[in-house]
Amino acid sequence: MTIDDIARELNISKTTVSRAISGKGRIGTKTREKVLKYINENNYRPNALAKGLAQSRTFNIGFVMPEDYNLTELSFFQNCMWGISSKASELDYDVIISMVTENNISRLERLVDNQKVDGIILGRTLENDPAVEYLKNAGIPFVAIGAAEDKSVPQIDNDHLAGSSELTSLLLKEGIRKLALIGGSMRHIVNQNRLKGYEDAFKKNKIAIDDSVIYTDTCSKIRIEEAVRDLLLKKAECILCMDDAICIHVLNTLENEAVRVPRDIKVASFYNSRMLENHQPAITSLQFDAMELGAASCRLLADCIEKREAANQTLLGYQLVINESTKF
Amino acid sequence: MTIDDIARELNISKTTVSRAISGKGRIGTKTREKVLKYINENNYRPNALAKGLAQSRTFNIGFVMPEDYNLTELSFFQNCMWGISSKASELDYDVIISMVTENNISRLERLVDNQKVDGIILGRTLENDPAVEYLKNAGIPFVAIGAAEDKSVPQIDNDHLAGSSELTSLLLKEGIRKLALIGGSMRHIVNQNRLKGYEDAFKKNKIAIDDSVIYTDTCSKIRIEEAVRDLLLKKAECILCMDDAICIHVLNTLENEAVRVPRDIKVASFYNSRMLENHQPAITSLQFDAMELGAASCRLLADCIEKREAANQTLLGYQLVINESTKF
DNA sequence: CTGAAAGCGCTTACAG
DNA sequence: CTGAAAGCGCTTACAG
Repeated sequence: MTIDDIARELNISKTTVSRAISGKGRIGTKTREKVLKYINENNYRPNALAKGLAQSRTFNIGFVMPEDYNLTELSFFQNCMWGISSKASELDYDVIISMVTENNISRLERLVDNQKVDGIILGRTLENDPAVEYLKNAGIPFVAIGAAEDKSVPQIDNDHLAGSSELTSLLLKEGIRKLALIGGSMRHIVNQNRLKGYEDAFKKNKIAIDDSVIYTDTCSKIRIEEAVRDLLLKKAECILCMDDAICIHVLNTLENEAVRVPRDIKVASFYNSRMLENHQPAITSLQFDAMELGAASCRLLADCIEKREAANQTLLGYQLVINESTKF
Repeated sequence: MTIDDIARELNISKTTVSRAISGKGRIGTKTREKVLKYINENNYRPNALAKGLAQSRTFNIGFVMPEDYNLTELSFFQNCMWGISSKASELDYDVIISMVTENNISRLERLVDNQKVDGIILGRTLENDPAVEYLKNAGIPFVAIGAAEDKSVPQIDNDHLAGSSELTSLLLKEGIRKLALIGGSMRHIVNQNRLKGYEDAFKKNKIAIDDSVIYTDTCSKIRIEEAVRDLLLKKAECILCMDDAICIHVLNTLENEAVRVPRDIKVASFYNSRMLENHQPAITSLQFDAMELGAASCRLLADCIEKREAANQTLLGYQLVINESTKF
């Protein structure tokens, strides 16, 4: 059934039917109701393609997620996607997923070039992000989850900097001095912010940073194990893990070395996924609502697409969850 | 730039341009090459919407995933999605995600009713699945990952039945008799198959099943803990977990009760996600390639959409991975 | 308040 | 081998 069939059946023009459906343009109340009633009874659904072609819109948004995630990021992206998906259907969009790697954004390019989406949500941002570069040139509305270097890019994120700083501060105030940090790839802007938060806390508390207990770009399991053994020799009092993937390897290494948490060494994480939910002892960590973040990013993108005013930069909150793993 | 611009620029008709691009219909080699060259140089990309409208196709497929997954299923669905996404872009489709719950498939209905997809991949199947019911009525091509009751539905799955049976048999042959099973929701057909595989193994080995050590529909953490304590009293020799979410709770409970694996009791899982990768001791389990499964389901759906012959029922393999947790 | 007509950017029978 | 024209199912200035 098309708009044409309805028009014929109701003896009116398709213009009128279209107006009744869209609510745009003047139309008599009775006429509108007649159309709406007919549509309802006959279960008519407009063809999204035709509507899109006429309006130069697809009612799709693209969600770009990395293919090379690790397991903890996974639950982050999944929750994000969930939030995006809910908000999108509320706003009458659908979500097309596009998986990219750090060095290959051809899937994203194809999606945009083929004009299959009205806008893009970038699930993560990198330093010199090729996706950001590409999207700016393509001139398609997009928003970034996570901080983008380019401040003209509409972006939204949890306040990782403040969170990391607060958690670090807390531990410093407990009197911990050999407070080690093991971190992932510095190409990820979020990790840069976490490092910055850590450094800020030392400055704020006027305590000198000991660079020898900071390990960045420690991405592989082996490098993490090495770092942990190093830190044990250096008699670190606490290990801060930049994310949960790192935290899990740290915990496993400590267990293998028969070092007890929190008795022998304390451990905390700058990110808490559901992965550590069941760990014993429970791990002190920051906590973020990825669903909320996803939903907010979707709302922001819709604002961009539909040319409404919107804050260019939004920081969402976090929660500091103190657990067994940092108890004295 | 549209097909019209190209036609004008090259002094040919848009029919010809269209033919050069699609490769359909007779066209002179020189003309085709001229068009292709122009397109390449000017970076023309056809408008997917217009193409779709003309052909009554969207070049989108929908991937339906449950919103109420648990963490281990998560990595399954994610890998599936990855496989689907790769294969889809190879076949020139894009993937729209649609999240549903067991009782609410409105998102899926909206997607289909709005005609935004050419076909659907169901990420999981249930008993009396409302999604299957709906899709059959809607008359849209779809395939199910996992076994559907209705054998007319094109479906594809790993051979969970054979896998569970083989793993169970192996343990029986080791001489284990009090071989307990803790399982999730029996509304999930995959769990029915796992149970069946377990039972088959007993029959094949002519050993009587002890129903008192079989716990099905044990979904909550609390119920799992109860089951484990029960089983310890009953002096079970080994606990088979239907999936990894269960396995993790079983392992945690055992640890709390200071029961050692595999010394005091053995543990194995019918599904291995990346979650247990780092567990010590390593857990004996079946292993499936979810990416491969996703890719295969996508290929199958494309066959259905494009009306090619295709096997209605495909079973993919599995791997039995023997680990520390079942050692004597 | 309502409608005829052009347009969105493609495809495809039909004719030549 | 190539093209004019109709069509896919909507929207939207324009006219009345």
